[in-house]
Amino acid sequence: MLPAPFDVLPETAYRVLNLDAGETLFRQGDPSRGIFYLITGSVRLLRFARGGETIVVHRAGPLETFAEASLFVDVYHCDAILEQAAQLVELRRDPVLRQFHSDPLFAMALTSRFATQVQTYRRRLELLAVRSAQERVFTALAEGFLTGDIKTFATEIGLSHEATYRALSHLVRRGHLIKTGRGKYCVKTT
Amino acid sequence: MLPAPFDVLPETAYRVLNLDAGETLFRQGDPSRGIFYLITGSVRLLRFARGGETIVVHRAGPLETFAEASLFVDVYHCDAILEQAAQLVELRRDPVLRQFHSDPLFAMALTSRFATQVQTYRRRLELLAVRSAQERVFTALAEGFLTGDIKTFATEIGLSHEATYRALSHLVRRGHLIKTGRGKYCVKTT
DNA sequence: TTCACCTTATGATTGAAATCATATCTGATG
DNA sequence: CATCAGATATGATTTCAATCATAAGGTGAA
Repeated sequence: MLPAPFDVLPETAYRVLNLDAGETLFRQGDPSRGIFYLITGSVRLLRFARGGETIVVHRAGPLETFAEASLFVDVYHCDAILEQAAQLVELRRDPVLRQFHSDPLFAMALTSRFATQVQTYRRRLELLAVRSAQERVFTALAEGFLTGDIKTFATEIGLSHEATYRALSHLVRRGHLIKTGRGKYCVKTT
Repeated sequence: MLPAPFDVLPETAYRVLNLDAGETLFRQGDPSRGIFYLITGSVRLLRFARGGETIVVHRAGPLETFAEASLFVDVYHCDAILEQAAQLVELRRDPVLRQFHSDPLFAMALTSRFATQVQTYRRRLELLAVRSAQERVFTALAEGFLTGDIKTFATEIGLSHEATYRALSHLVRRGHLIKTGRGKYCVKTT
């Protein structure tokens, strides 16, 4: 049920929660209980500007973890509000830290997970820095971002789906991409 | 000289390198030697699309680390080319891993560093999803992204510096921000 | 089969940010 | 002090992606 490396944790280290849309998982300043893993649904992490405006710090979706840093700090630094009803796993802080200290493989795997995420996010940031839609779509494709459907792909790379379709057409017409099927494209091999 | 948590590493764990612009630090497929920390200068991490096009996976600047994931994988997955001449520290893989296993505090600190980075990158990605320049600038300010000068700030939040200056002016005129000095702004308290 | 719905796809219009241009202010340096 | 480089700042123009509109192709359910 849990993704690696959390699958080695004993049953006492986590519990499954079912929450409705709009419910609060934790609030800024609450003592940190642990990391969370979303099975289904979505959660918004919110902070509040001094003027009172709400700032969405992050939006977590299915199969994602969030609040990882809470392992190493004492309190949550933002609010977590359920966007959609969700089933999620609370990975309790103390048992996870205990595992971290007693099990070097777990420690390594956890660190490796974070390091890989850092890498992935950097790639996405670099991608979003590309101004031209065509170049961005091409790069994203070459980097393997197109896994599901085009609309999801478009959202991930920060373009409207129309702009994405257009860029794809242009790239095919200009010979940089090959269309291998409905909604399927691949980078042309030299 | 080294930032936490690497400052606890023994001298044998690292060495300082001086490289010129254009030099290659490592190539895709090279056995991974370790993490790098840039003192000055900049490095581009590049991958190559099948069509032969160069893709910038990441650009690292002064005081940044890169190739963190190399600790946990055997080979580099991209090229590292010096953009500007740089002084950098090579944190050798084996000694770092040894420290990781023998020193739980180091392990924790390293993991915490990565977790915090993940958090920061997620915030930046969320920020880049904000379409309006004014809203983006406001959010970025409220989130504390303005640390150095405005041009750096502008780059970080994916706007031209002109658009950023304009957005700042508008926000001040509309009463959302207070200008506290040349290039200094703060969010208005309710 | 028919209907509804979603994805894919493309055309037309618009708006907002990039770009180009210019000027002032500040700090560093000789 | 004079000069120069860079940051700050704003105006004018252009560009390009968002948006709005529309339609064909596919899929699943009644």
